[in-house]
Amino acid sequence: MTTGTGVSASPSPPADGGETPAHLRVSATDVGGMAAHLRVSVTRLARLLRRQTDTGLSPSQLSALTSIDRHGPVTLGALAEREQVAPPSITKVVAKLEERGLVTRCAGATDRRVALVSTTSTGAELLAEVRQRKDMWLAARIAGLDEGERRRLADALDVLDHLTGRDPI
Amino acid sequence: MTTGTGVSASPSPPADGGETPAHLRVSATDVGGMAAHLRVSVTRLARLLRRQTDTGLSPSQLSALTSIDRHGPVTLGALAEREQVAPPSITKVVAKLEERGLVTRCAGATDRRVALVSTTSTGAELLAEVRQRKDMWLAARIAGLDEGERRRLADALDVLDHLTGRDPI
DNA sequence: TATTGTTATACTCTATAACTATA
DNA sequence: TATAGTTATAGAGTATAACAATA
Repeated sequence: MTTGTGVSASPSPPADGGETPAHLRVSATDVGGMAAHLRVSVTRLARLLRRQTDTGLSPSQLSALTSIDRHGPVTLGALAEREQVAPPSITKVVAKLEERGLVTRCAGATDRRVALVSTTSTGAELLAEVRQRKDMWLAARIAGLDEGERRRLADALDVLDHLTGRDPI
Repeated sequence: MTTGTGVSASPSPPADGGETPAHLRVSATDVGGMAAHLRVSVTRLARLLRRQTDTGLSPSQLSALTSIDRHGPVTLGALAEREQVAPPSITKVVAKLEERGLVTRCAGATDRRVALVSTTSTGAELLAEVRQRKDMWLAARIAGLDEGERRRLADALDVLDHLTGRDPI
């Protein structure tokens, strides 16, 4: 399943706008090499980003809070499934978040067995602050790039989206 | 190493090799926007990469094993510091790794208080397999990109390195 | 006496199993 | 009877404090 792109992309360098220093120009046909390179860079960058914030929440709690914020009022069962965690675990996680005033619960209107969870404004603000802190850290580093590098990064952002969104298999 | 281009690149789109579709060309001067975009992409990609492997090791164990493999024979104290973990924790983590035959310990030659830990060939092979599995997953996705996208990704790889290695502050 | 690592103990997180309440 | 969630209990993982061995 590795294979082949099938593309025998012409390795000859296309005339570009002079943006990419020739000595840094890596082959775009060496898919394996690109994968290894990208893996290292992405893993390191993600780890550095995680270290920029200390919310006082456990990873599970932060992940659940993010999920609750993104997917609106959600039942505990749906949340457990989305977070890939057992029902009793999600009960405790939500209880912790509720204690800290980050989420609220209310009984379902039609089915009173279910509990619907939503973020409070406090919870949403906490998430916004976490994102902002990471963005500021990242922005400072992007600002430290030279213009050519920044241009190349900007041109690759949508590619990273395709990489995660598309399923080529 | 930075080579500053010094180019006060006009924000007007330079004539490129036709690589970047104009409608996707984001401004390279919107550093904040780029930061937010990159944060989301990198976080998602790192999570997907993590999911490609199930080693049977806890995150701490896998991290310690990687560290031991990379930094050669290392003392428990140095390892604890590098992993940002308390001494008793590293004792247990290493004990687990040793049980599974992934690392070995030997007393220090000159100072017999210290315990030097190294990976076994089994441990090194496990790490290689983990990396390979991630690389194959990633390579399949890169192969699914079109040529322009792959070119832009290749041109951005060294930029990601600069982003993590350089400290602009 | 100082340092390296281990053992004793406690707390958090998460899982499975048994239970309660609603449908 | 079936479903949504909770409580009971157990097993990792990691921390601080007290200890053993070596320098």
